[in-house]
Amino acid sequence: MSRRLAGRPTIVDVARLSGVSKSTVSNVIRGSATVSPGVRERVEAAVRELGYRPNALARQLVQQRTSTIGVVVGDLGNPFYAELVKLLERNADANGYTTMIANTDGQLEREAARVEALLDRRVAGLVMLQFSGERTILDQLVAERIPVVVVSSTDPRVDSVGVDESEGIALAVQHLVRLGHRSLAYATSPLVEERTNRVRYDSFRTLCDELGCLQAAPLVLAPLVPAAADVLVRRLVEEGVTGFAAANDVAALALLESLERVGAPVPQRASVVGFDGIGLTGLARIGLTTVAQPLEEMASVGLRLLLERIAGDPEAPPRQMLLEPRLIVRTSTAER
Amino acid sequence: MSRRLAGRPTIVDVARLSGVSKSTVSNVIRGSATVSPGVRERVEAAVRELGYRPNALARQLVQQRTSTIGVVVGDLGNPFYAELVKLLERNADANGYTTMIANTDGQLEREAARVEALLDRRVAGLVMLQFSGERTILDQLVAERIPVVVVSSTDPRVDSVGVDESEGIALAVQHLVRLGHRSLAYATSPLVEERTNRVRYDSFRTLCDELGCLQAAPLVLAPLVPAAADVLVRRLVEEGVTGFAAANDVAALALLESLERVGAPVPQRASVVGFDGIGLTGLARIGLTTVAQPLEEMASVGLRLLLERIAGDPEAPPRQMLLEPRLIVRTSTAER
DNA sequence: CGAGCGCCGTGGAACGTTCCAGCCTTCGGC
DNA sequence: GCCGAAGGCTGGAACGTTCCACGGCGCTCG
Repeated sequence: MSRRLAGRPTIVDVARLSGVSKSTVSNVIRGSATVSPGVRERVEAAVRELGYRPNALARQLVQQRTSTIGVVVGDLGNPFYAELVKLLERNADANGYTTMIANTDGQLEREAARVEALLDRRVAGLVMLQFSGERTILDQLVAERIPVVVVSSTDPRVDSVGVDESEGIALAVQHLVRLGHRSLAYATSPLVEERTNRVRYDSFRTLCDELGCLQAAPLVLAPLVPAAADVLVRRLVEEGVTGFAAANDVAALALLESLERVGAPVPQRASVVGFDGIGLTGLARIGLTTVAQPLEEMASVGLRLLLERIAGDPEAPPRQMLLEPRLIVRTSTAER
Repeated sequence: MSRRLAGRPTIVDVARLSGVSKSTVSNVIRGSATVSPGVRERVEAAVRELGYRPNALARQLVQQRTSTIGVVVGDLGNPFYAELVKLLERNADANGYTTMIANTDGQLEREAARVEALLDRRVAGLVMLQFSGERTILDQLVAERIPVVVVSSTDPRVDSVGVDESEGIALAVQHLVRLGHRSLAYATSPLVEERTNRVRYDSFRTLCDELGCLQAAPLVLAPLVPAAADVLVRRLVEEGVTGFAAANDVAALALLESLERVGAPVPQRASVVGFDGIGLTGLARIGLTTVAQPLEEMASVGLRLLLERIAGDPEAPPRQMLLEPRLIVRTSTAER
């Protein structure tokens, strides 16, 4: 009885063709157990002849585990995250895992829905790169005992690897102060993840107080609305602000543009420090001084944490890894 | 007999708790068939109580199809592709599909291995964004009847959507010629996909001949080796080349840097036109004149082609969609 | 020469769904 | 009052693997 509807060949077809049981074919394919050279050869020949390809779905179903890792990212359009995803994917691949990407555009509902889809597919674990709101989703994941690692940020509830935010902001602010800037402002954008933004802003404020700097109201740059930004930026410049610490490089770039439009060229009239260390900020024409995060290390440590969590005790206390940020001084900052 | 090893609850657990058969639970979950309101309610309550989550693996196994789309990309670090992936993911999600990303770093072996992994997982279809070598992999995919769409390039063997390359190069070259540049060079980098590069370069040559331009040897910019690039660039400048058409924006950016390092500021001494239309080339400090590809349209058309292929006749003749490129004139080009 | 042990290989249960065929009620129509 | 149909629900086969327990066979060693 041939019930095959011209679909792909299965392990049974291979078994039939090579005259062995499907168990033996399975053994050959997995390279495990003991199988005599002759049989192995016959099976492999049959595999080639039929163009057999193991069905990972069936395998994962019976094994009760998958080799898929979900990556949830807020904005793949941000080169920092794109690069991070790329590195994570490379690390995952090196460990036999495949990544599923979910881009959320920073929207809570999309995020929840995308995570659901990933969990339905029984991903072995989840990498959260940047997400929205109050992170309530993490509680749910922890409750469900899903291995999760937060990368490029930290969270006490789960394994995470990020940069020492206060230290990073300190590098930026101290650099500005040393250059003689006394009136500073913090610039961010709605695309910056909420918690990260809060931590960075808090550090900024504390530091300004400590160092006795004047501190302007925080600047929120709506992306794609340069005119609106210009109004705010102009006001700050008129108030005498000369040093800007941005929440991330993308915001810093927008700020740079705006400053020059309102007649405060960088670095002559204003200095700007970014955060993240996107590659292209190093272009001579941009020359953004920035606090760089160790991307490669973050990706490899993050994936390692996740894999260890997957293999190990789900109840083990979460680990937080703090890496050192590094200030890259370029031409967007100068003496006042 | 409770053989459950504290794993996730299954449809059987839900059935037991709500006192119906697993078939009924299945009906409730899929929202299909006729289920009385009372039973539906009971089942839904049980689902909530147990925290039941359908297993997509099992479903896909029995249904013989998945809702996963594989995306193969050469370099996620290139913002053009990152953006494209993001848009593709958004389109896929809107159609109930999840994307699996495979980044190949442009390496043939990695590409083959990653595609294998995707096929083992029985992806419903594949989006090829940028890939290496002679594309032999396409023949294999076609032979296996895997739905494939090539995006941002074209290939007669499969559905594809790209930009009219000759037209794009023509826009660039004509723009340069109109500005008075008569001695032109084509600049590329090893990261540019081979076929794309060849098509663009061929168009460039043909056009130069037609328009009677002097044409220098093609310039290949190794990334991360600025010194080596500078030598080549300096030579071209000394030969009198003033107009440069780049294979893509990333190469154009590298070229811009190099030109200024060797004392040929852009646009005073040299003009550069890019290709792709990466967002950040629009920064005032960069101001790269470039041939923009319609990203959004490419992503939506590409995904539509793929979904239609998945749903439709696998043997239907492949369709090629050619979109119109658009020249964005900025400040990297000027009269000679 | 026989017991026992590797070595190879096999059958079958299990993984968690979907979906088809069929069963029992109930109800309407004639 | 009976027949047929429709509605609501169920059992079981199937999807393509893995892996465990077991069986036969030949060899070694006492």
